[in-house]
Amino acid sequence: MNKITFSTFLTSNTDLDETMIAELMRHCRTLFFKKGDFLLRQGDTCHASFFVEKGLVRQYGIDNEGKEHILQFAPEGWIVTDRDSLYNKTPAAYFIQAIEDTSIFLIEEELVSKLTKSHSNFTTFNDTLLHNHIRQLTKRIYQLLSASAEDRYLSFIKTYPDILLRVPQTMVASYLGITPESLSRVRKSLSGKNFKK
Amino acid sequence: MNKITFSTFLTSNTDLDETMIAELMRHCRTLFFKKGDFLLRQGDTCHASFFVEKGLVRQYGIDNEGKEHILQFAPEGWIVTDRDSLYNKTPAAYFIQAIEDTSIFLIEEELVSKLTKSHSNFTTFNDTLLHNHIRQLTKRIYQLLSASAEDRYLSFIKTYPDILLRVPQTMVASYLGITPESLSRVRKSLSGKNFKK
DNA sequence: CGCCGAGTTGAACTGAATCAAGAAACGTGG
DNA sequence: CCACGTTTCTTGATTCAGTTCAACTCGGCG
Repeated sequence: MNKITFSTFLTSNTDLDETMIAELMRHCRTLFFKKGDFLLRQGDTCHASFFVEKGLVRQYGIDNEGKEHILQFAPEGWIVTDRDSLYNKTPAAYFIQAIEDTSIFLIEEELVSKLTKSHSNFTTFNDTLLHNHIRQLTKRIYQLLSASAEDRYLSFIKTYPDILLRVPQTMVASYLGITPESLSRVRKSLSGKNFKK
Repeated sequence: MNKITFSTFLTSNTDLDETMIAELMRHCRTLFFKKGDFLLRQGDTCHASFFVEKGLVRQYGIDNEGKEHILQFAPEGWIVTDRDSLYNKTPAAYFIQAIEDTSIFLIEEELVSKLTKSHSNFTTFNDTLLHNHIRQLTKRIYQLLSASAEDRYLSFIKTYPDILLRVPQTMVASYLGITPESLSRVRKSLSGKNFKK
């Protein structure tokens, strides 16, 4: 997967002007994380948003039996952060971790709130991010309520075909809310169905 | 449950000033819905946010087997809307319905976007709403991924003790993602456990 | 080569769904 | 205020999707 710079992303996905984008660039920096490194740990307070330029990141929690549950994946061109921790300055409930070598464009929250106050364009941009996030979360809840493991897997393939190929099946299972064994069986059963056609 | 006016709500939960609040009041109106009435139907485009002054409302979808799945309840003092439909002016994917006789303070989106442009206080207020929503949705996803039906029910009781007493168990079950029969059994099993203590 | 983690497969088990029937609660009209 | 039908809740018997635990396979990598 190719690198996507934040400035390219902004140019093609928002109507922020050149000056605004240049201003942003000037105050931010790119960080590199090795596979397995943490961008944010549970308990830490989150101070920034993470734009994934290259690589792949996941947000997940660990329950009291030690099991991991993945809330979301963020590949190139996605922004990931702990909104609750960021906005309310509370300790994060979840981890954010690189699952490939990853380059992150770091957007400090302090900068965001400054720009939000002075530039209405930027406010709109931020608003859009929040709304997209809400749409995505709502859809996911609806799926968890209404669809079987197989349906959720099919929907995952369709929505994130690239991610499927880049992460171990264990993680896909964790995202879907099933065990790795179950996912393996779902896949087997589906491959059978395809042959019959 | 007592009536909560939007202006009281704003006074005690935001730092919007009197003038701002009065301005808002002047451009909005209160609507009354009978139990069973729809505030928004699937397929309609949503143009407003609904502040519940009195009564109780639910947002839900119907799957292709005709089953209902409740995304959220909104009792007095809550705001409910279809953010996706509202923001992107697309047809709503879910219904919003009164499940008690309900009085709704209607906040047109047109007004919100006007105020957002002119008053930074109001922008902040709106931003807070979005962040609260995201926090709530994220927590729900994590629970659906990690907790058993019993745990989810216990958490529901704790978080929404009032709602539990106001809606039929069928709807609680639908919110939790289980059947009414299962919920009945969970409750029975829990009452057994309490006696043993 | 040999190890090691990821994926697969099998067998037994379990939480929850389904189907069906009965009991309780509820509201509406007479 | 009672009688009725309707909805809600409970209970039982059965089925099923998904879990658990354990053993085995496979492909990559030191």
